[in-house]
Amino acid sequence: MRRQYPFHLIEPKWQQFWEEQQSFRAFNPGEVLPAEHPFSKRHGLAGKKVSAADLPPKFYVLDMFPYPSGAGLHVGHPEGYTATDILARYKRAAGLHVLHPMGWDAFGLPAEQYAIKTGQHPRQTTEANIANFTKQIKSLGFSYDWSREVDTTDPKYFRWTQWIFLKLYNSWFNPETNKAEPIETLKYPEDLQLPEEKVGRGVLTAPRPESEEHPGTANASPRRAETATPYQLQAARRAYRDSKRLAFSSEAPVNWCPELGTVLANEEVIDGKSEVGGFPVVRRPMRQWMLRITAYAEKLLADLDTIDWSDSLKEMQRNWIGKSEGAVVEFEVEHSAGDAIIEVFTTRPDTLFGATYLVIAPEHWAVEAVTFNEQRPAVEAYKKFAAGKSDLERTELAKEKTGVFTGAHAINPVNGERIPIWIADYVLASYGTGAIMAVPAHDERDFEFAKKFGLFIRVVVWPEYKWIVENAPLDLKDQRYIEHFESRYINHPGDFQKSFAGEGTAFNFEVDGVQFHGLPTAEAKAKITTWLEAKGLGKKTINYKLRDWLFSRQRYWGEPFPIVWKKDANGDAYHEALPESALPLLPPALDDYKPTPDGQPPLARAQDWVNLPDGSVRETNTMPQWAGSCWYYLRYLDAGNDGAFVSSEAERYWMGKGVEGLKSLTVEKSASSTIQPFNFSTTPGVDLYVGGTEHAVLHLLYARFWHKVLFDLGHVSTPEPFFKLVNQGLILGEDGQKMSKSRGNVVNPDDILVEYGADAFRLYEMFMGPLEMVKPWNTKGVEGVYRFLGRVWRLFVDENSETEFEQAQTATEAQRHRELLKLIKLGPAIIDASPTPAQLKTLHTTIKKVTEDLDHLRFNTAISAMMIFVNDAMTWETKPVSVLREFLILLQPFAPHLAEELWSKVQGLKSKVEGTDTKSTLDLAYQPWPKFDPALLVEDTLEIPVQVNGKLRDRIVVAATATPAELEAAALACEKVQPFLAGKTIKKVIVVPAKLVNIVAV
RNA sequence: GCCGGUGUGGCGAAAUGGCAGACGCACGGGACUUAAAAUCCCGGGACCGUAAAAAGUCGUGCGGGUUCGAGUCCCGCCACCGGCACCA
Repeated sequence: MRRQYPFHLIEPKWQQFWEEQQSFRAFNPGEVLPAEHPFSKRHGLAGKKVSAADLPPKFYVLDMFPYPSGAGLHVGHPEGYTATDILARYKRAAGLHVLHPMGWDAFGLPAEQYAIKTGQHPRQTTEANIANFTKQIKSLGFSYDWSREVDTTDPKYFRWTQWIFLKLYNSWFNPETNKAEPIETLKYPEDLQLPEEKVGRGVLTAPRPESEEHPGTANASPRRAETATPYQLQAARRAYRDSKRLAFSSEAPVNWCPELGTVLANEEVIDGKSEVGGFPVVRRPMRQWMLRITAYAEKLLADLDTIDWSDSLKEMQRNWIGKSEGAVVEFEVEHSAGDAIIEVFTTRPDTLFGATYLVIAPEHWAVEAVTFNEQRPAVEAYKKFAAGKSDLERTELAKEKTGVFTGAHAINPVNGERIPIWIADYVLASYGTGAIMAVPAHDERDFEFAKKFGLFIRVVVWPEYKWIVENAPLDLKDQRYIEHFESRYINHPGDFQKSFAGEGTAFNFEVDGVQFHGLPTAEAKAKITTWLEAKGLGKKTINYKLRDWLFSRQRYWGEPFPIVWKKDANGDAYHEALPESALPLLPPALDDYKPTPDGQPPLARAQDWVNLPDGSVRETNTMPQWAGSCWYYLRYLDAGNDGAFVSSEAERYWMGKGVEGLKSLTVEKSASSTIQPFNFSTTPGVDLYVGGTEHAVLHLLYARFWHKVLFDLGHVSTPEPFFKLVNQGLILGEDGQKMSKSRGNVVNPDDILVEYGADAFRLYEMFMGPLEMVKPWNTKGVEGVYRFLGRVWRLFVDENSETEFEQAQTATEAQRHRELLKLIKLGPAIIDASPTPAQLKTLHTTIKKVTEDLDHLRFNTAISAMMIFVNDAMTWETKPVSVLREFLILLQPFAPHLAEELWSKVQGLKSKVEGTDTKSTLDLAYQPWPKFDPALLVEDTLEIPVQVNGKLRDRIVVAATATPAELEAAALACEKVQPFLAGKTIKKVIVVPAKLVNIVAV
């Protein structure tokens, strides 16, 4: 396609200008504002040392920073970046103080794998990739404040990542205050107290042992120390503390991916395979660092209600956290004389009467104890069978239930019934108590299992008749009497097609003489729970699916843990944190980045580094990639600070008003899924965060968790990091398929830039459709917006001068072409004249539409509004410069280079109409956003549709001031309407003023 | 299976319960040109009509409903996309 306008000269010119002027620098409280900076001029702060109160309201608009891969930028990246940039430029023009930063999430696997292959240090690869990404991103003209650039692999950055880890390590979650506190505030249980601690204290509420609080994840239950020597007491005290830290070491089974040579977090395992690469993952016990995110499960869940994220995203987080309310119930093992109690978790305590067997996970602690000798071989074999299954086999492939009887029985506490105890791998050791009461009549899994193994099924919840009839066995289908269905259901529920797992009414049971029959499920639940609690047989309990976060990786290219291991006098290993003064802890130089032959992490190769003079050894695991991205948005606020991860002054200014501000906000709810407008001046935290859905439960959950810990410890002032979050939709290839190298449908932004320029690229990315929708790429569509930009160009420039410019280029060497842009003159129709009412109407319609659309992130319709403006303005015989100037301000966020170039041309034509104002000397980026005048939009006459019985029959042209009566009269007088009224009586006439008339005739 | 989202021309899409298809792409016709490209102008949901029009009928995944009026609200389905999934 022929070049529409010299974007190849214009775009580098203005990118250079912005960089040299530092046009998009944001300023922190305490800074002296440069006198010449357009921000200072716009807000009258030139040369002033500003406090937070002097500065205009902030607007923090954030992109999810990229991993700088070797493949370079993808068309998906700039979609979100363009949206945020348009917002940033719009809000800047609107007078806000915009923070719009960019950085690099640069630790990661590809650079490490390249290092393993070639021996090249990952830093080198990373730096080269960052350089490439920087160049690509800068070529798109985004208004980032590059002075705040962060790189997670920079020691100046990861020093603070390690620092935050130390905060986690040195804190515990106090259930009484419901927040994280320094570990020093943790009180020891009485039997671990030193004599001086006991003095003058009443009874302490000892925190519950780990195994109850976080079943399945804990391993370090403190030892009792009744007979402890001082030395043993000290060790026990240390173990107790360590078991409470937010960062703790654990020996639990983890997701080991042999192919990647590392462990993975639960969130990184999809269908039993690694999220990266799709390699098999197996469960394997290993010592690992964990972060106690489970302590924050309730806060992470509850605070979702205070932030403005899409419903689907919130739902994903809710599902991941997986709260369920129910009860823990104790079942005594028969003949154990109360010594062996198996606790089960159930969300349906009302079905306790229907519990006809117990199932415990193969890994459950009680398996050993309860198994009868004659069953032992079978049980051992089954345990082996279950342990040998990979996660994939245990979930996807396991359609058939499997399990083995232990030989033991338990006593159902509500009715004293003897019920068999089975082990089966459909019960997960890691959830609840690792054991369930099976209620086959009212749980689909238990139903399948009971049918397979011939276990008893008893109905205790009565469904609606409809359910009974629909799910009845086929041999009943010709029965006419409901009694047949009922009696069959009562006597042989196993014949039915499935179990009834819904809510109904309690059926045919009583407990301790208390009748339950007929109670709705909710009431039955509450009543039985109260009874259990009174009897000491169980209690109300809340469970979460969320597991603690496995935080270590066996990698080189990650943050080393600031941890050393020591041995006590007994030879037992324990860990200690390095002091803050030891940070940053740099990884050692290696010449081989592979794990050691005996399977230790790569860092173990650097024995000089690992072994310290005092005999202690360094931790050789490193942190996962998520660590750096958990807090980067905070580092941007004060990126150069060497004394703190962020100064509290900068944090308070940029992150907003804190808890009070948050409480006073009501998140707008609406029936539709469209993005809501937001109140930008008071939102706490990041005002707008845009990124892909792939981070819905990983990055976004982890970052919220860290932020809440930092909040509890007083390091940040808001409980949530990201107030408003929008997911941009995926961009598909031209074939409507996901872009991938193997499909060969990947679009490279660089190619588009060469052909059409950055402005067209930006515009097309936004014109494709709503930001959050999935949409296919279409290069032809780029041509459409490119033509639009060409029309904007021709709206302004003089044709003859352009010809002169083009001829001059052929006679000049390429490097000097940019200078020739000055040959381009404004068209003769552009004059300093008063606009006509029609012109003003066109302009103000556009201002209104663009402004409102930007407030709702509707970029596509804003662009179409500007297209309509240009299509109209092209027909004007005279083009008042005041109108065109305002249009350029509207265009600037979308196509900043072209707008700047044309702005520089219209500057030569000072507008008398506007008067000589200082504003016109400001850079385009800081020109005040135009306001529309509703008075200019008023129409004199309106064309009103006339309907008969809801069908359009004619249109009438009436004065805008026409009264309803006049409208009705005019409508009834329509000729075209008459045939449809013939032979009918007019029942009524609906008149919607200025909208339509509908004649109802029968 | 559960949760969330989306279904509108040949395509991307637009429409506070009030004229369905704005804007753009592709396409067709015309102007300019020696010609092509670019540009400018015009056309366009389907059907039925007609020399061409006009008029008319149908039309927003499917089936119902509410309403003077439904792409939009309610009920019941279907399809596709995304997430979760032996979580008791």
